[in-house]
Amino acid sequence: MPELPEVETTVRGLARYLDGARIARVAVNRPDLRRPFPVDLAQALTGATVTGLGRRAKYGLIHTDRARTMVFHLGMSGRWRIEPDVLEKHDHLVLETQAGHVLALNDARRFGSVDLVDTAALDAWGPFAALGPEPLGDAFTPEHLTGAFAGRLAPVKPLLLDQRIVAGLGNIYVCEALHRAGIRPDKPAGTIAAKAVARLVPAIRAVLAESIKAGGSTIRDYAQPNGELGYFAAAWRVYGREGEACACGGTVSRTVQGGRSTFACARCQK
DNA sequence: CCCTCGCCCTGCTGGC
DNA sequence: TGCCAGCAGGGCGAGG
Repeated sequence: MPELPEVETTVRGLARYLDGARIARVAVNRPDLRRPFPVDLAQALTGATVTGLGRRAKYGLIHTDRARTMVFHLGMSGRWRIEPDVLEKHDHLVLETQAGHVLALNDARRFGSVDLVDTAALDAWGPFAALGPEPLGDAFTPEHLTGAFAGRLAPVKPLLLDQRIVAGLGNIYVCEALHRAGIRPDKPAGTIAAKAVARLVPAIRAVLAESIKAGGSTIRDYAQPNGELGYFAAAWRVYGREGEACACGGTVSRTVQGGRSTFACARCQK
């Protein structure tokens, strides 16, 4: 399930094949994912030159010399397959560069999306307009989080999944960051002490940075573009470890918040 | 505005 | 071996 580190890893992998490349051929193998593909997707990309790649929250950005950016979201099962030997089921969009590299966007569960957005107006694009700060950027500070939490009675964990508060966190890294910061996931956000919020910000940054360095996490159907598996999953301290021992001597528990699994240790998260 | 809940979709896993 | 329930979960809309 691609969260920020997996998207970052994907974008970096794609850049090796796409940055500066001319897109020679485009195959659109179905009309939609979560929402319809742009009707002119193939036409807009064919013959275009990629001027750069980037990421915003969990979205990947492929900028072109036609003042438009292809914005993709990997949803839960999306991945780019690089130089596939054969095309597979769910290779919904296939790009071929003039140099002959083939890149296929594969998404079995189809929770992902592909859009074309005017590059100059990216920040105002609907899904981007209300996004909170990048967790690895300068605007993500304890003061920002304290302001976002003020007066909120909702548990902190679902608030950290709210992309308007901070953009790019998903279930895995929220669980891991709260554990590192020693904060229980069901703590009402507005009641968290300033000192704990001050621990949470660097905890979020650290867990993301470490995962990016490791090439992302891997669960089931996620793989890096080059086909290798990210190995950050081995570094999870609570996620997916229900019943296992926490480093503090406690036991990792699994609960459900907002319909999603939460992993935590009641002994060291207060 | 705040908060919770359910839906979208497919494939894998575990229980019987 | 087959069948089926449960689970994974980001984003978004509905409803209280």
